[in-house]
Amino acid sequence: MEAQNTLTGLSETMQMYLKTVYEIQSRKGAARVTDIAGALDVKKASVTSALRTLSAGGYVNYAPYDVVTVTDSGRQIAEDLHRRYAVLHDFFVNVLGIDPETADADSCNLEHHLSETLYERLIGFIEYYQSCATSKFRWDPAIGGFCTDPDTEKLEAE
Amino acid sequence: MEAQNTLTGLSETMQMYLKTVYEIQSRKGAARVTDIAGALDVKKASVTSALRTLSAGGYVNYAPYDVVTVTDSGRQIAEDLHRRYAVLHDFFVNVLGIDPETADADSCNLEHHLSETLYERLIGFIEYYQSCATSKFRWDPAIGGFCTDPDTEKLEAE
DNA sequence: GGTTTTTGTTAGCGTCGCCTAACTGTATCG
DNA sequence: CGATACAGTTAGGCGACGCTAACAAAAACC
Repeated sequence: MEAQNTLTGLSETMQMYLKTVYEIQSRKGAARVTDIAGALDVKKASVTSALRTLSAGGYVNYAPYDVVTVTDSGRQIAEDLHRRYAVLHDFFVNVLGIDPETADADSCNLEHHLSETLYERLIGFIEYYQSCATSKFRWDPAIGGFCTDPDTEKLEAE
Repeated sequence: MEAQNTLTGLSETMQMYLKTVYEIQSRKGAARVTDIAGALDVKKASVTSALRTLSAGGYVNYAPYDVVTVTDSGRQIAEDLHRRYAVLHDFFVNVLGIDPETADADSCNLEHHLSETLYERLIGFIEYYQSCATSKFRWDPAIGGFCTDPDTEKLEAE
């Protein structure tokens, strides 16, 4: 019933498990069931069954009672998800001026649903935005609106 | 198991059903099971059960073998979804220059997952973008990148 | 090294949302 | 009005994911 994303036949749920394994592995070499359960706020039994699914698809290296790592193909997907996340987060924080926690939650929710086109276009937009000195405008919390060049704006605010 | 959105305890799936009823109703007064099934590309039996759920929650007026309309509370949610959709679509098409069909698909997928903050910030951004004559930059298909002021850009392109 | 604590698994169940197949209700048309 | 078509419902099944409870393995501690 779950819709699946561009690059993968993985459900959004499985994508989350995979990304979580990847992140924990990046931090500490390998993931344990308990870590994953904690990160995703699910019970350990749920993790076990998810790992079996991911393992069957060749996305993680998993054997009962052993630690978990991502396979090459799993890593590719996880990194792709991570890139999507990063692009969204970057956009939300640095262009829209959203606080990092909210941006994190939103990015996490949205990363699974971007078309290739939208993804690429967002990257282009951010690149342009960051390289373009003249038209920097961003959210100013003091004003509660967007304004051009927050630095000059601050001066005008006095 | 489905995550639910800000304003409603409705699953994403139920949100889609509700929005569909609303849209059909807007177009032709009321929705029939067949219309809804066609619009969402599901079987009629699935529609019946979804309608029972929505009806139980007080979101649609539904009686077996009769046409369907949204209730007041259903309308509020549907309109809210529609606004989110519209904001996203607007942004995708008019700022990012994405083609309307892709933008439609993306908006449809994303509309259920926006935080209040992100939603409002996007509105603010678009408003600013549209009211701000100086810093208009958008995707130019001819170039394959973003550029400032597409009209002057076109002249330079010759 | 045996006991206790922690970690992980299994089995079984509930919910959601989809499906098919078979049936009922409604409407249309001679 | 009866036959036929179409619309809608019911019943039952399935897959994905979550949970609890009970058990097994591993690790840690005296």
